[in-house]
Formats: sequence, structure tokens, C-alpha cells
Amino acid sequence: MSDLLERLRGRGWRLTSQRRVVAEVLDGEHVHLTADEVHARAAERLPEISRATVYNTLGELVTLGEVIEVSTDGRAKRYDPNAHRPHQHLICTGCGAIRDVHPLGNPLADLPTEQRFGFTVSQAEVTYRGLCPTCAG
Amino acid sequence: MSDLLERLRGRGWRLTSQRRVVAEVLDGEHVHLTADEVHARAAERLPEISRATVYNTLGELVTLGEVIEVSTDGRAKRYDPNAHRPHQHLICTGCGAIRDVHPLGNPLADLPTEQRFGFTVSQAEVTYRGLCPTCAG
DNA sequence: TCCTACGATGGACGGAATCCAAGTCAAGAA
DNA sequence: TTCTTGACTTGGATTCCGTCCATCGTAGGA
Repeated sequence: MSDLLERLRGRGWRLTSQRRVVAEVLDGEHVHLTADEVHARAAERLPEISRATVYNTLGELVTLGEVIEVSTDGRAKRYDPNAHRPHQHLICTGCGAIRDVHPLGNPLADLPTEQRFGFTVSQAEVTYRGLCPTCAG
Repeated sequence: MSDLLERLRGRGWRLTSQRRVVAEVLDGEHVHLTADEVHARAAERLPEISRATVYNTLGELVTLGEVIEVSTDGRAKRYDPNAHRPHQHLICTGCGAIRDVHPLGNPLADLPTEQRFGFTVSQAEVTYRGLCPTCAG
């Protein structure tokens, strides 16, 4: 994590206590938290941190490529701190839980030029869906 | 489209003018409309149709597998009438436009058992992102 | 034609995220 | 060290999507 703080400082970030706490929360648990969950955990350490700041900071981390935003249909977005290792997601359609997965193959290579319609395609994201053992019951 | 109406009637749907209009809108343009856009187009033909009805009908069509719901990060969901032909999506990160694409390969087969963590995986969805020719300038 | 259960209505409501104007403070300058 | 300033934070208002609910209307069978 100090790595992350170093990197951010190197990019000209002003290192505030709020940003430090948000970064620490993300680093601390390798799960996929919602913005509200990040806010709750951050508030344990820094009681008066505001929601807007959490949203701002998460957005900045996403822009910098330090964190990945995972949208799960209608529910709140979740934030994935594992941004530097390419991976895909497996989402439980029951409870919204997310696991990182590493499928074989290269989806970007699977899209032929004539299927790109002139787009500058920069990213391929694979989302697997199903029921987790608990929800499948 | 009369196909669709037939199918729905066969499933016990009560065929109201509202449902007919929504179905016609989806069939009429093979683009990916938001619920609001569907409502606007439906209202041209049936001025007093309510937003709640459009949402209800779209939800039913999705449940019946006649239409696919495409979530695009924070923006409004879009509805894809092309549900009977398997395909993936290419989304412009600039303007949100969506194109149907047909990549090679089979992403479901690319997820090894030991990567499934006990989930009952039922679906693999691939989303390509990039800039469309217009947004790329 | 009449009945009735299913569907439509629209305004209130809810969650998620963004906006904004005012206040605060990190960090470079002197 | 203190000063200065613009970047950052705050929290309440606001927007955007979508759902809920009590009431009214109507499709389609009897």
C-alpha cells in the first residue's frame, strides 16, 4: 500500500488524511466493496469523512488505473483494488457477490476487424454470472 | 413482430394496447433504446402510456427472454430486441452507443472448473469498449 | 352482455451518485 | 518557521433511474 501512496504522490496527488484512509481501506481487504462500504470502513478511522470525498477519491483511483469499477446491474458499483493483475469477474446473480477469475483465451483477439465497425477497441471485459454455493442452496 | 405478439399471447399474456405499442417500438428499430426512449416512442402512438407500464412491460419481456437488458455503467439500461441470436456488445465509452458483435470463441468454455468456486455458472457476457469513429474524431 | 382478475396509471418514494458554494488545509515559497 | 494559495473536503441539495402502491380501467372468458 505504501507503494500505492508513493505512486500517487509521484503523480502529484496532495496526500490528505481522507485519501490515505480510503486507499488503506481498499488495500486492507481484498474484497469488492461498494462506495458505501468503503465510506463506512473509512469512517471507522476518520469519523467525519464525507461521502462526496469517498466518491471523488474512488473516481480518481479509477481514472489513474489503480482500481477497477465493477457495475453489477442496478446495484451499487463495486471497487476492485486488484487492478494491476488482469482478470475477469464472476458475479452471483443471487446476492451480488463477486470473485476474480482468470479464464483462458484472449477475448480481444476474438473480435475480428470486420466486427469492430471502425471503433478503436481498447478493452474486453468478460462477466460470468451464476449462483454461488450459498445462493444455489 | 406479429410472431412476438403470437408468442406472448401463447404464454397467457393479456394483449393490451400498451403492451402492443411497446413491443412494436422494440421491433421497429433495431437499436438499443433506454427505457425512457422506449417510453417516448411509445407515447407518440399512445400519448398517455405511463412510464411505469413501460418499465413493467420491458421487465416482463426480459423475463420471458424476448429482450436482453444491457447495463452500461451508471447510465440508464438499454434494451436489446435481438434476444434470439446470441451475440455480445461493443460500447462506445464516449457516447454510450452500442453495437451487436459476434466474436469467435466460447467464453463459457474458457472458464476452467477450478476457477468456478462452486458457482453454477450459467452465462458469460463479453463487453468490448472503445471509441466509435465519431467520438474518436 | 356482464364480471373479474389482470393490467395501467401517475405520483410518491428510494437508492446511488453528482453537484455546488463555502470552508479547510497540504505543501511549496520565502 | 510562517505564509500563501489553490487543491481538497464538506454536507446538503439535486439529479437520474427505477420501483412501489392504491386506485382505476379493461381484455377476454362465462
